[in-house]
Amino acid sequence: MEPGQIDVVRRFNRAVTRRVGALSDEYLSRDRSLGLSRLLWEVEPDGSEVRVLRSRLALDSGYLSRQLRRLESDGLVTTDPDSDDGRVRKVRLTEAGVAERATLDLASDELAASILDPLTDGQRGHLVAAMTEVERLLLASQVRIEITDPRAPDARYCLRSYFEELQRRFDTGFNPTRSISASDDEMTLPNGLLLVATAQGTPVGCGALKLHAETRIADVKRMWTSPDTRGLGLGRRILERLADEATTRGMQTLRLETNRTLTEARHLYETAGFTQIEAFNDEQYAHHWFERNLER
Amino acid sequence: MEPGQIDVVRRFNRAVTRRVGALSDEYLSRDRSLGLSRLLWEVEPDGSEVRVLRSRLALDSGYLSRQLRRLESDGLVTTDPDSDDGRVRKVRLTEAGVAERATLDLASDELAASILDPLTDGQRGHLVAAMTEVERLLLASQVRIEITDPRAPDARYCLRSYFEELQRRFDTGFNPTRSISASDDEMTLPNGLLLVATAQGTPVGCGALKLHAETRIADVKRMWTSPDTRGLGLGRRILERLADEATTRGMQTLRLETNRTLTEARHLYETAGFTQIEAFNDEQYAHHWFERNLER
DNA sequence: TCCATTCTCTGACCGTCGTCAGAGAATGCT
DNA sequence: AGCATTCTCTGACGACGGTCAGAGAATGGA
Repeated sequence: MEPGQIDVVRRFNRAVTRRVGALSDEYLSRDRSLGLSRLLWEVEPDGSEVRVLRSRLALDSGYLSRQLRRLESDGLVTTDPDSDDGRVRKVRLTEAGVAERATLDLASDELAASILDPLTDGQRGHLVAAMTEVERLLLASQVRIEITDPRAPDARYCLRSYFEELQRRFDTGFNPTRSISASDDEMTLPNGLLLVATAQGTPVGCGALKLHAETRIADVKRMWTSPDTRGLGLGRRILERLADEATTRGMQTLRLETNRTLTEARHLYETAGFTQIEAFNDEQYAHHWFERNLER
Repeated sequence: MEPGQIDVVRRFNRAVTRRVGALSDEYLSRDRSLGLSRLLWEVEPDGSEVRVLRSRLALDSGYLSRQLRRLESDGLVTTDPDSDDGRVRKVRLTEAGVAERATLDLASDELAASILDPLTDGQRGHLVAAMTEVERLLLASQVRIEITDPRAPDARYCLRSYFEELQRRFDTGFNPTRSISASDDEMTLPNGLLLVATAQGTPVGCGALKLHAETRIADVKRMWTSPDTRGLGLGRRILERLADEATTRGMQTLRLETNRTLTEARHLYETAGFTQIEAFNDEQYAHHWFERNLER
């Protein structure tokens, strides 16, 4: 990393958090305190469970409870026991609460407008483009990749999304039972592993290995990235991490097969040290087979 | 303004203030509270006056006083009466205070690195470029232009900077007494006016008008922008604001003269509706004379 | 010399944020 | 049925951010 880059990021942090941050506090806390506004903002239109709010805002249960009482006494929300589980309580916006949220919405628009207004059209375009880029790359920098149990909820979500996407994109549709397996057991150490990438706690991608100790070959399976994080180099990061994990577990070769409709995946493999080889299995959904040597 | 732009700015505000903001709070408030860290940060190495700190951080005098006592009891600063004015007190960092600031500095670097680290080289370059752009344009959007008394400190600063720059840039140097005047009186209504542009309270540019009621001609004088805000379209904004002010005061024509070494100024005038005309005065430092019709 | 002003500090106060301990109700498991 | 667990709430407390009023010392101008 070049040293000047750190200075740029430092200056950016300082400038933006102080200026935009202070401004948004001013705009969003018309009369209500900032914490209350934020809470009001997080309540889903069709009701949120208290425990969900608590974990999302990372609040103490006692504190949150008091905040809710305050919003209730202002007539902005109601909380009733959940119909399924009597311990859980559900928070709903009242009519007044919906109205209050709309004014918050408006204030947020005004804040944005107050930044854009003084600029020329051209400057606005540049600013918006640069902001989009910063946001995208900040998101990318917050992605964490961890070995995850394939039975965990985040892993389940990724695998389900993966199958759904194949079903959509393959000419023939996709039926997992007719494809070569990668069962939960096969994706659990020591048989293999599953990497799940998360950003801000939400899963955004995955990739798995099936390890074959005898042949020292690892199969790459279940490579998937969520549509909103495409273009952030996330697939490449997962792939490199898979290669690392395979290497440290004594593998010599990575192998994988892919479908012709997944062009961006094929491009990734071709530029990540893989070479196309003869079919090494009879996966019926595959048109291309790749291999990469892990030794250097 | 396009509606989509507001959404981008809103998302950006939300994303950056929450993520970077929360992170920097975490990094910068190791054990000390955030307010104290910020205060420590603002103390100049060779001592700051209490009143300067108060105005810069916009703190209540009582509150600041207590904060200082706290830093004192931690052994990080000392406050002694100023030698010139016994009412004023000066805050100085102790050795421990300097050390503490260095650790804050380090924490700030770490925060920046934690954002850059997970990215590829290419992504880092893009992020840094986009952050620079956002910072520049946010600065531009915070510039306010106001009619200012030429005797006010901000105005004095701009005019002095203007003269210094001419002295530096003209082939012949610049001697105000040998140039056509624009005295304080001539830049005060109803004779004329001075616009001063400020960003975050610091002056960054100026421009003046001399109004001639009989001929309905206004002379543009003292056009200057600070070196760190060049390229933000600030000169153009000042010029357009001068045109507005002249129009609302019944003027029909803007006139100005400029030196051949000020190429960026000449380009500005040429693209802002001015046309070059014959010399209309004997300004000895001028090589080009321009005019713009204010009526449409 | 007198008086208004400037500057800093202390005392008193309030609301917000955040934490801890524990009570009470509902649930799930054995 | 018994018991551990989950979820929410109340009470109590403390640190922090922020404001107001006024005291006390120093200053500058009439």
